[in-house]
Amino acid sequence: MAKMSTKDSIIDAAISLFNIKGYSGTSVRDIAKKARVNPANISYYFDGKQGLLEKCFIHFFEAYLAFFEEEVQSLKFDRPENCLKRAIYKILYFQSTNHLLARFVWREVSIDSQIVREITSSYFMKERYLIKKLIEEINAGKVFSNSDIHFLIIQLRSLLTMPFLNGQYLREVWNVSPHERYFVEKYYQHLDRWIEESLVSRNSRLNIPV
Amino acid sequence: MAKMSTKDSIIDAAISLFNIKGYSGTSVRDIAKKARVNPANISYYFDGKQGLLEKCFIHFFEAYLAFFEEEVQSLKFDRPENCLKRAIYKILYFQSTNHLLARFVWREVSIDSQIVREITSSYFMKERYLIKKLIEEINAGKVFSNSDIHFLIIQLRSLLTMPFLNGQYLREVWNVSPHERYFVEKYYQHLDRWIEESLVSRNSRLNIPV
Amino acid sequence: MAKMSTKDSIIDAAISLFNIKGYSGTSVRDIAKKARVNPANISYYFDGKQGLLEKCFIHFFEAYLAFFEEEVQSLKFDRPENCLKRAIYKILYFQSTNHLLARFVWREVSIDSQIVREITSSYFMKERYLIKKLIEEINAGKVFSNSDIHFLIIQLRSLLTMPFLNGQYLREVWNVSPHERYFVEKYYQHLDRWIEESLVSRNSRLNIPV
Amino acid sequence: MAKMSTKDSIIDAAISLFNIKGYSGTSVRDIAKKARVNPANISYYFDGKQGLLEKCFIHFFEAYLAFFEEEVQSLKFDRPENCLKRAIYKILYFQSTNHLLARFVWREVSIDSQIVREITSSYFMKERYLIKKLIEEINAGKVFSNSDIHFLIIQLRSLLTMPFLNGQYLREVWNVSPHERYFVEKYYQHLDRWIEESLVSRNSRLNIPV
DNA sequence: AATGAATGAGTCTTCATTCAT
DNA sequence: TATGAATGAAGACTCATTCAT
Repeated sequence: MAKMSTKDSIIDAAISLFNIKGYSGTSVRDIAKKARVNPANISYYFDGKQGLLEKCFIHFFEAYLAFFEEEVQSLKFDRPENCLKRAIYKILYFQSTNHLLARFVWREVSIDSQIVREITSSYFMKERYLIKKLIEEINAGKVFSNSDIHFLIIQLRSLLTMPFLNGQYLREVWNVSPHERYFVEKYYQHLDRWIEESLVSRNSRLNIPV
Repeated sequence: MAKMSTKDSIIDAAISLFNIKGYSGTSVRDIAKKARVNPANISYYFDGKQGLLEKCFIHFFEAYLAFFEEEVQSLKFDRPENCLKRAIYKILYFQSTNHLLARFVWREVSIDSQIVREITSSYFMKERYLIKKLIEEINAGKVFSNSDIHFLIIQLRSLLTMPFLNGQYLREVWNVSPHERYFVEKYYQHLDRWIEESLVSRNSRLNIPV
Repeated sequence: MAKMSTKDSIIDAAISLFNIKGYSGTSVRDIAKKARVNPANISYYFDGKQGLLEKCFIHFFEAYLAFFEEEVQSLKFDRPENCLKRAIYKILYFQSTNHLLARFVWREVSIDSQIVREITSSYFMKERYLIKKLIEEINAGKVFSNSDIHFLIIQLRSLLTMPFLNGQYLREVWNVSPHERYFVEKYYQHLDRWIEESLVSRNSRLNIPV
Repeated sequence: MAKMSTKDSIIDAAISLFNIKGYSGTSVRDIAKKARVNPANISYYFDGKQGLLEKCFIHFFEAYLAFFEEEVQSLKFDRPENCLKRAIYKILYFQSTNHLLARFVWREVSIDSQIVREITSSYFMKERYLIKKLIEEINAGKVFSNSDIHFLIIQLRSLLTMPFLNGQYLREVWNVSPHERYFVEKYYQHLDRWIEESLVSRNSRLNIPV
């Protein structure tokens, strides 16, 4: 097995530990020990513990938003519900393969600290814009009020993040852990149906009467 | 204004700070300073920082589960969908008036530390049991598969907690903060409709053909 | 069983704990808990932790020196070697029945702190004077040089204290603990012989040739 | 004067302070201040205050037992009483040059704490074995009973440690402090004689009647 | 006589980081 | 690129004691 670079092994160890003990609860010494490197390297490569946090956040959100963006681009070529579904599937899959990072990020994001807000605010703005775009495209017939759409955004978002935040709970209810391959398939089926029933069919039912 | 007892002012300060900076990120000195008491009192009254955490958790979950329990009792006297709706309304209201505590608890719960698991495991078991009871009662006609029910549980739970975890996001999408009185009313309306559409009507539509 | 007075139960608990954990290693809270009284009582009755220490020291040394003093008085009526032997026996017995206190005092005395020195210096002066008196009386014939006498004093003293200081060691070598009744008898026999051989017989052998 | 290493200056300061104020009575801050180093170094180098204690104990007992061991080896080449005498002389000398350490160790050893017992138990077992070996070799003629030998062991041990435990007392009786060069010579003479009279001559007197 | 609340100073340890190498 | 030594600040907690009751 190829030896990981110092930098990468630090990131790996950090994600794992941030997850288990939270950001503040993790010390650079812990990270360094787990990564089998000298603690000084963390300051050296990431300009301190906070730099490491930012690296993780940026890595996660760049990928996360890219999936939405791709599918907003696809709106030109495909039906909007398909685009939304593909985005959802990709994001579930991405989070499943990076479930430690996902959980850590979604949790830490709920802290109202200034650092976090500085990093995330622009990502969130973009996220809202993209989700709205996708949903509104489906809702071209104007069935939904603005308030409805906002509720749908919130609902969609909570469905996308919740399994990763409360992995343990999910496992106990469903006997599937969010990092298992099978989880994505199973969970996606429900989301697919949810989109059909909450967005598409309701639209078509009411909108295209003849 | 009546001076709060030392004990209460510590709890208040703790909830507020745990919220802003997370449990690990908050120091007992911070708490003591905000509560304007001597740091030693925290060990004196709560047997250390961790004891304070447990106090918060227990207080929250006891109340949270009481609402579900009440309405499971009410199943004898009222239609199940009404019971579920009342439970949801009460819980939203409780969380709204204790939004700092709610956010902090739901976040910290996502950390897989042993302490947290020890405190929460029995609560979560009870929670699952109660929610399932309520949903299954509505689903007496057996329209839903087990997998469906489990998905509904997850969905319901995420809808109940999400606004408090991501208050900032919510505010930006909806212009309402989860601690405002108005939020509960507005958000509840959507949940009410969600129950009707996802649980009740689907049931009745298919179940009572005439 | 009669309930002990608050004061006495504090002293009892203190001796026991000072013994196990040393004076500095014992907290007033520990003492209070063991004595089942309120910590404030220790300041109330003994004027603080140090007062408790002094009480213990004084109690021990007053008794300890009384035995020597008695037998120095007896020199008028009995042969000096008998007086010394009786003193030794009484002191062994006293220490055996108060072995916790004895051990604690002899240990703490070896700390060069000012407090200890203030309390003990006058006692030690008196002790030296009394032991010397007893030995010199036996040595009336001037067999021993001054240096010899001083060595004998040191030797005697170490024989008197050592079993209580190193109780554990003694138990392992001899299978007797210093607080057992049997120990006093056994150990005294050796000391008796030691006096005979080191002091008395040597004296008589050389001194009374005719 | 060459600057001592951080590690060594910590040990030096620790021995000195443990001596004056006892182990529990000494704070790491005191040690650090006296050693003119940062308090954190104590945890860094010795894994905490207790680690420092263990270091001191181990250092002392390893040396202490080495002297006995050497002379048990010498039994093959020299008369046993000479071996015992050399061991005693070396140990006196070692303790005299490390009188602070010696006093501290012998005192702290009398505390029945678990830590102390864990460290010392194996040393004490070895010590007993070696002393017994030396004395029994002298007593080849079987003059002494087992009980006698055990008493001699206790007596010898108390003679070896007592001057260092009660240095102040010694000084007042003898006008010599245990760390002065002269003390070793003077005290050794008495011990030499004690061996002759208590072990050797008694043996020969009774044993080789003609 | 006895106590529970409260305190400020002090406990040991760990923190993230720096710096010479 | 990588490290071991070293540090000042901060961590949670315990201390002996006081005081109103």
